[in-house]
Amino acid sequence: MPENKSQSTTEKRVIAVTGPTASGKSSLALRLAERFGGEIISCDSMQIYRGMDIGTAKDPPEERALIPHHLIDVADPGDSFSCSDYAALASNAADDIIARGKLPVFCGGTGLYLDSVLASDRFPETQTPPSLRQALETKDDDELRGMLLGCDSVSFRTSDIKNRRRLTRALEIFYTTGLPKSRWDELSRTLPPRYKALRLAVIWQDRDELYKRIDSRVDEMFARGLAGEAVGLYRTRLSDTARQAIGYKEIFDRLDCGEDPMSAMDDVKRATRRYAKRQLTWLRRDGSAVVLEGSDPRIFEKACAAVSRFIGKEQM
RNA sequence: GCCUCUGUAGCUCAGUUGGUAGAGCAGGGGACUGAAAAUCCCCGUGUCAUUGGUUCAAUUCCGAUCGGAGGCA
Repeated sequence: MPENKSQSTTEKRVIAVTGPTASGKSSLALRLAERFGGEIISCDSMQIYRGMDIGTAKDPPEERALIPHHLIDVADPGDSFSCSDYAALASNAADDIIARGKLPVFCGGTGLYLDSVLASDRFPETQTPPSLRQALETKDDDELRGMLLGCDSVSFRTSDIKNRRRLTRALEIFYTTGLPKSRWDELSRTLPPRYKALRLAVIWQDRDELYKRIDSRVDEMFARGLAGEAVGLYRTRLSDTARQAIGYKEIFDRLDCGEDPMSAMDDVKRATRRYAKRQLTWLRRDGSAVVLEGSDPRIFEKACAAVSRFIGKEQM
């Protein structure tokens, strides 16, 4: 068990438990961490926010007290927070855990966040100046497309030109770094990943069953006071990132119309189901994950077997 | 019991002056390299309630039957 930080990148091993919302990944990750001397690193774009507890389905504090949890409650809802912030904080946390001789167990459903910690760390360092983004926001799609064609014809051809977010991002990268996004992408693909990861994907073959779990979890959230929590946040200044959180934004919409926050319940359920569907699409693309069936009563044993095999190799 | 309206996609309903149908919502599939719980793209076959009749042809017209809604007794 080498505790020095000089071990090469590819030797740093981590576990990553992923899956759609309400799949049961949190409890699986917790049990694995207990069994293998691990610590949890949350991989969730909304659980980073303090004060957004019910709607983001944070594990109760009692459970989090058993095993150290990282990357939860690290920002205020007024702070904007991005994937790059996450990758920086999470890789620090993982390195620290490894240095202490423990096993990092990533757990969460934000696919992009996970990929960005596990992948190489060679990304554009620059922050997009707010003025640049604001300037781009005033342009219409055709103008943005024209600009991209002028500075990064590769991205213009290969990326989703109808998607304003992507269009804007590609331009931001070019204007802040001087290099086209297509170059950055190319570069990052050639670099080795930060960690060697075992990905465990908890999925549910029976989609209806997962949707039932989602529905009843949303019912619980409202019963536990989600509406009140959201009303409190509604009165504060929220970052663009935080205000996108499912469970909160649907309530904000109701409050905007002067309606009862409770009436947002069905909207929240629907939005959560759609989110789960998108997560499943993301997971399906990554064929490297060990797929575990969420309804399998022996899921923990199977996960343990996979983890043992994975870390066993390291010790040889 | 009688009269009227109604029965088309999972739901709410269009429509076909007779040539086997289409919207919205729901749902499904896909993409994704620092805003990602975001953002974007694609996808509509269903005994047109059942059963007889008219017709070259019925989901469409007529009759009966069975659901549903309303009205009168």
